[in-house]
Amino acid sequence: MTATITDIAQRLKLSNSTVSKALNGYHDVSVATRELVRKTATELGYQPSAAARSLRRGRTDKIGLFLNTAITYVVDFLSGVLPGAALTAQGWGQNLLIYTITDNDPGHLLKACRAGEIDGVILFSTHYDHRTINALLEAEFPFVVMGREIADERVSYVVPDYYRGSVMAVEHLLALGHRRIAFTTRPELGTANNARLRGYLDALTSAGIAIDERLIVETRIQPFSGIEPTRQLLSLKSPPTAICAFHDLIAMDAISVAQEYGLRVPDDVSIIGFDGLRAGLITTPQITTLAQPLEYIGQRATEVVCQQIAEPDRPPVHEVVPVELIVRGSTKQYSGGV
Amino acid sequence: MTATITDIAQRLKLSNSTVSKALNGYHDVSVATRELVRKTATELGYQPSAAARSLRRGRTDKIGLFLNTAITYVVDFLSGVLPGAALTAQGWGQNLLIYTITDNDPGHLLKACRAGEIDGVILFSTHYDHRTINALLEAEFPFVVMGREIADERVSYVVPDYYRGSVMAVEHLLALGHRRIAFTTRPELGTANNARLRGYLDALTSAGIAIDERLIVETRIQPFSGIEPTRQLLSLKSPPTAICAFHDLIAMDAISVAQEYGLRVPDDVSIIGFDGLRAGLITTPQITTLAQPLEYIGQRATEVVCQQIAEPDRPPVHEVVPVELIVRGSTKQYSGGV
DNA sequence: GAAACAACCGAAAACGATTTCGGAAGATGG
DNA sequence: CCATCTTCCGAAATCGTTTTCGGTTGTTTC
Repeated sequence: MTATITDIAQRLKLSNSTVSKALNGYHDVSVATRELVRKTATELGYQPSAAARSLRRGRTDKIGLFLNTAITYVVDFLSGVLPGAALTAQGWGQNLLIYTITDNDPGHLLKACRAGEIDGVILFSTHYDHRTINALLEAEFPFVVMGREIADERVSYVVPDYYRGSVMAVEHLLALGHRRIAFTTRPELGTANNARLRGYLDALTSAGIAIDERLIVETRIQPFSGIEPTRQLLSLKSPPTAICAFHDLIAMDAISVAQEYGLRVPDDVSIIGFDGLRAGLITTPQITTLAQPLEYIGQRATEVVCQQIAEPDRPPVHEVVPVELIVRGSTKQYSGGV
Repeated sequence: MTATITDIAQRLKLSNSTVSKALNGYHDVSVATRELVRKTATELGYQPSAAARSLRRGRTDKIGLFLNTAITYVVDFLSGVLPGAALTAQGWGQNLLIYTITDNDPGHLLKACRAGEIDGVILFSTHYDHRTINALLEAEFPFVVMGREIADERVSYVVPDYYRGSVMAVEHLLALGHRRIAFTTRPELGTANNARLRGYLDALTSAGIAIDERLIVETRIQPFSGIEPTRQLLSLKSPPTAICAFHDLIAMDAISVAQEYGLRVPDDVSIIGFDGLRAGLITTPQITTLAQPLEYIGQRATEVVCQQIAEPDRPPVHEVVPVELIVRGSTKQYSGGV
């Protein structure tokens, strides 16, 4: 099929060892033959066999980013994260591969690691699985979690500052005069979500506003899953004047439900999202949101795992990156009576 | 590190060969030892080395889907395509990997193929590159192009029916009484785009309507890149009563420009998109669009490349999958005087 | 002029699996 | 009882690299 190292050796009447050393720039071989070898290598379109090389060297120079294809919205996150991650990996001489996990085969990740397909793992928030993480720790396999804070000291993560994000969102709404501020949260337990909820609660209480449990609703993060919870909120006897959604997709649903209820956004109800999605720009009105520096997150996560591959004994990294409030059209000064 | 086949052999006082055969289900080994081997294999958490196995067998059971991270909108496409592709690959015993191409390293794909990292390639529309495709053909490497029709007979592709899509869009607008129908097209040359344009032209001419060159404008497919071209259209002395955008993103831009010009959508101007994006649901009005069966496209493309891996001599597949007109709120009966 | 030293190159052993081929038992058949 | 056939297992080659360890030359040093 493709040319091997032996082909070059035979054509040049050299040994395999010399060719290999020439290609890898050892000082063990004269410049003349080195050049000669390199020339014929490109001539023959030689590309070292990944399998053979990885077998011998014991590493692959590949890191795997795992994502569950069943979860649709991860792709939004992914698109932001990918450029930073891919470029950084390249800078470290690593190859970034995206592995698709399906629900049918949860062991995929571990298998890939144990089979030596990759040298490191970037774990997407949503695949948080206790057993997986423990297995990786056990095997001392380099990995980093992206987008979710993990309670275990030993695991590295890079995560946006969800807590501050919530606080900023609520403070923004408070500054606009809102007092009845609703919050959507995810049913699953998880630190990320808790951080968001904590931020909401803290911001309200430190402003001296009592928590109204009815203003906190649960929703999953699927297309249209924000519809029903928003209806629930807007059907209250005293509905909120502002809604703090934990994701732009939910905010979009909220906007459409508001319209359904004959409410104008932002005149009658303010809505704020989270994620800074590009899609938030094309709604009417555009969504006020908290933008995560996705590209930076991708870059840092990759860096962390590459460092861990290079120096396995490094201490774990816990990085919380700041988010930014982007005020657009979906929030406005509260105009109703107090 | 992890257990090898030799570890199992030594522990059981068997030879490597026997262990290997036991694990691979050869009839060459008694049921008793087979069970024994399997039990200890799982006990030791054995996972065959991907490198060693691939080196010996000459295949990897992996196929690579390549996408350029620099292009933002491919991710919209990807999210739709991925579930189908991943599941299908699994069904064929293949592993779907996503490779990120960066602009820095255009040769990445060829390198991965020649290094034997993967057995097949799914090429994303946007990475159409003559040299790459020719190199793959030359090497007789199994691959399929997804989302773009390729002129070369020898290359397999799975592509939505852009031509029929355009025809359906125009016919829909014609049926609503529109006669001045504008069309946005991409500056790059490419069969997909030509098919769209051809559909537009054919539908109009077969309805006996003369083509007005001023109603055909070019635009790239980036956030907000549809703004300027739409302004151009609506500034005409006799502006179009309907706009046929080649992507939902462009349609969104068109809607906002229409509002900027004080025109109501769909009352004053009808707008139709392409892609069936979810985002098209949250605009006001919701966008009438032509939906591609993305999941099916992902599934079929994967199937095709898997078949080609299994039987290299199969004839190439050229599949054009039908699209579906989804009438939503952005198109309406033409109300102006004729 | 012998000894030490570079500078180059090659033989061979890995890496961990798969697969071919043959051999040693035991079972079967005539 | 010998020949033939199964059944089960192991030795060894192989995939394409990398890397260690010597072995040639030719050159320098005292």
